[in-house]
Amino acid sequence: MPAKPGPARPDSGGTATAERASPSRQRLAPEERLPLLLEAAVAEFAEHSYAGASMAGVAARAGVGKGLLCHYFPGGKTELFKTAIRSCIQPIFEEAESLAAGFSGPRREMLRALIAMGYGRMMDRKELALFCLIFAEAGRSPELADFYAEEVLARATSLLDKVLRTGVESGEFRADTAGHACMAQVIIAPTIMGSIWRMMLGESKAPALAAMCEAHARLVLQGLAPTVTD
Amino acid sequence: MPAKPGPARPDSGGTATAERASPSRQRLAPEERLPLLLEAAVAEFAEHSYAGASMAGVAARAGVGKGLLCHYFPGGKTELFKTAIRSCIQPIFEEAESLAAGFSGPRREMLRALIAMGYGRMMDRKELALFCLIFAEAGRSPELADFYAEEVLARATSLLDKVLRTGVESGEFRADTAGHACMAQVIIAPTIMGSIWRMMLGESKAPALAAMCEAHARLVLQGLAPTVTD
Amino acid sequence: MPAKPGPARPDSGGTATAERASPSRQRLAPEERLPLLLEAAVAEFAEHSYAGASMAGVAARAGVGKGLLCHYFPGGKTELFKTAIRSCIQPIFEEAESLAAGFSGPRREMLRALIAMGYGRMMDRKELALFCLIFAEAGRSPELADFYAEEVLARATSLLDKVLRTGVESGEFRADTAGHACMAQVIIAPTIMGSIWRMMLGESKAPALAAMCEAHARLVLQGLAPTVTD
Amino acid sequence: MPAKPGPARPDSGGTATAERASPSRQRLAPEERLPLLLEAAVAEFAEHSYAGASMAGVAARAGVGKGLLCHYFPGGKTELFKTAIRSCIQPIFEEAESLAAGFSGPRREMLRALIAMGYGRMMDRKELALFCLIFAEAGRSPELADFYAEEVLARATSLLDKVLRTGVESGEFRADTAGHACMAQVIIAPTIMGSIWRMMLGESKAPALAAMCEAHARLVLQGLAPTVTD
DNA sequence: AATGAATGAGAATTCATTCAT
DNA sequence: AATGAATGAATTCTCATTCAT
Repeated sequence: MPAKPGPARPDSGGTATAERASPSRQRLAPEERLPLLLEAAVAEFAEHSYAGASMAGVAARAGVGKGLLCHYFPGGKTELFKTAIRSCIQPIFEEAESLAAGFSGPRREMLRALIAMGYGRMMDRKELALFCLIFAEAGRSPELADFYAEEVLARATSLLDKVLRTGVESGEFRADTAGHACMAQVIIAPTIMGSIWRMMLGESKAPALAAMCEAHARLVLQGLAPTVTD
Repeated sequence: MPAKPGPARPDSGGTATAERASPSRQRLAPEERLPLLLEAAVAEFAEHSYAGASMAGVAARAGVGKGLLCHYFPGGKTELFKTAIRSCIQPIFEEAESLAAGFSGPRREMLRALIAMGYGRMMDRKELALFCLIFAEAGRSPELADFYAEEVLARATSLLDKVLRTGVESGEFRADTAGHACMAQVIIAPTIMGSIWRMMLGESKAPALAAMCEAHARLVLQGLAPTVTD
Repeated sequence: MPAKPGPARPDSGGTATAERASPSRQRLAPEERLPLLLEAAVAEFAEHSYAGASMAGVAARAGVGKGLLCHYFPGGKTELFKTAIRSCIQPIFEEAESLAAGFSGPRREMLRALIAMGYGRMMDRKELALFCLIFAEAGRSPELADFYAEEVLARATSLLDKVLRTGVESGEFRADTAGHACMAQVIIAPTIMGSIWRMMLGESKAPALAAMCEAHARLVLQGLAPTVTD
Repeated sequence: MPAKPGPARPDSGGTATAERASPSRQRLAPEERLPLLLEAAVAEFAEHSYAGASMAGVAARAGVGKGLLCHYFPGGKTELFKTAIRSCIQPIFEEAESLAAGFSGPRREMLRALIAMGYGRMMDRKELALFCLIFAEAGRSPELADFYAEEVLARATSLLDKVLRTGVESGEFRADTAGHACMAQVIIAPTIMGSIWRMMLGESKAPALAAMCEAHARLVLQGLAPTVTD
């Protein structure tokens, strides 16, 4: 059975087009246009969730026609969503990894700095919202789940694991820390939940950022510290 | 001899008209029907997220006509969603609160038991998925956000705060524990994240439940324990 | 990645519907509605070809909403097209086969009657047009090609082959007729081409029906007749 | 690190701006470009039918930009279609007419040769497909219908009529042949149907070419032959 | 209480065409 | 001569909801 929908009637009349004024037709190089489209997509998805977001809404935010969006993302909404998510998450890890790479002081302080950075990053509601969307959508998209597992969770855990390992070696952290397989996941979990709560409940109702950061750092550092009797 | 003569034609074997004896038209009392509808709704929302779920899908799962669903939930999809979520979350808290009420041993053990209960609850993917949906939807529904803030987060933290307070009083936990406003939130965060990861990534790729529970309990109990020098 | 498009925004407002008057909402039993839909589809496809036809056009012709069409043909345009085609072709064969079954005279006359019936059937431009659409679409739809091969071509040739065979047996037709594998196809071809021309060119420009029928019958009967020297 | 940074980005390896040295931008003279465009159009139309074919598809097949196609065919898809069809049909008639012009033997043999030529021509699926498209589209394009009536059907019939007339004069064909207005149409019809079946059903399922040709020639030559009693 | 035929707004996507470069 | 970014109308299809039965 023929597939392509095909819009126009074959021959009849044929006027359909002509004299359409171009209201704002701004021609941009793809390198310039792409970030604008992604920014619009982030805002739209953040506001309406995945299924509720509309391509038309994204296009309108970006000030372009719907067609252009399809031109840039032939994979449709799906592809747009993935690309938008990637574009949000990338910079967070770049910051965290460069912080870790450039840090030379004691591991206690490094861990404290990484935790603080996590809470300090929770500023932009839009990016936060998009980040949280992964949780709702990954269950339906194996591809997204894989992306999260590999590009987010594994990346964060491996960063943290290295800190823990070197801290144990230097005697700053308890020797049995390394024996717990999911310690890194437990340690970052409150940061992520903090993001989620902040996004869900807004600044006024969510647990205060500074207080969470303080309690989090305290619990973790005390929990990892070697005891005298140890 | 069209292949599919009409739309779903479940049974209409009968003659031209008359005798509308509908074999599957099962008349149920509202008290019996309601739970069936909610169960179907939970499954549908879990599978398709809020916006992607369809009323027809829920009705089909429940084995009823669309009309009946609208009859039971005149507020439409929105109302159905809220009711379904409430029906999922209720039992979790009932269990946690009854556990807390009946516990008489040391606070350390009670905290450990509560943490373990949290991980033990993460069994049903469907309920888990619905639980995670709140994160994605609350941003758009103030009512849902309020529900979460009051019926979930506040309820959980107040439960935990009581444990911490009495533990400090009994000398089991560090004296400065109570000074940290968000300690309870930090403590439950890994449990919730554990649910989320499990839901997102599935049993095979998510951090192992037992390992997380073990690391979590260890970190928390050590982090709260009074030090010799304290 | 989530699949369902999902239309509405989750919670906001929620007025969307209500007070929509029903202008003409006529409830019909599927057995009554279906033929109306098919008739409309035949007309639309005949006028616009497959790709050019629109579901909205069919719905409008039938005086129903677009939704109902999708309700009856969940397979979409594809399914509608196939069903419409079947509904057009069925009666032609029923007529031909009942004519053949009830005919008891000499095979010459039976053959002449069948040819005449073919030309006599070419009355309805719409059905004719739909019939011709198979030619254009079968190349892209193996399923349609199979349908044509089995339900149309094979059925017609087997009908004709039987006439030829019995005619040879009775001595009315040349003994070597049966030796030509595609004689039946060659014999019906002008009838089909006649339909095509009539559909393409209209009554005024197409070869005259009566003349074609006359020339066709003459050529075939003379071509099959045993010669004296045979 | 988006997977697909922008839309097709053929080569733009260069720096931000400047140096628009396009490697593939091949400048061709119109006489050279035109046949390439038409060949691409034939392939695209053959594969997707009229309404289903896309200008972008044609441009891509030809390896040019969409703009150039519009430049060559300002009349749009309609014009492109007509031109492509003409370019396909032209050579067939040139061959048939030159065959007829150069033939000097008996009319029987000439007729047999013309029939054989028709079947011999049915080799290229693409051209065949385009040829069959006329049937589907002519109903909607009076211009196309006129083209077919005059440039195809009339041309073929007049060629054949001449053969029949001279054959009657030479005594090779029955005297009453000329009295039948549509004899020529009836005679060529099986050839055209053979093309259509071949195109629709493919080589494997369509009636065998050689068998049809043989049966066709036999029926026609016997049908036209004067009988002893004539 | 229960059904499902019917609706129509709105979603994604495609496409011929224009025009700045 | 040639390109491809940009447009926006048109198309298919979905879906929450209503209401006659």
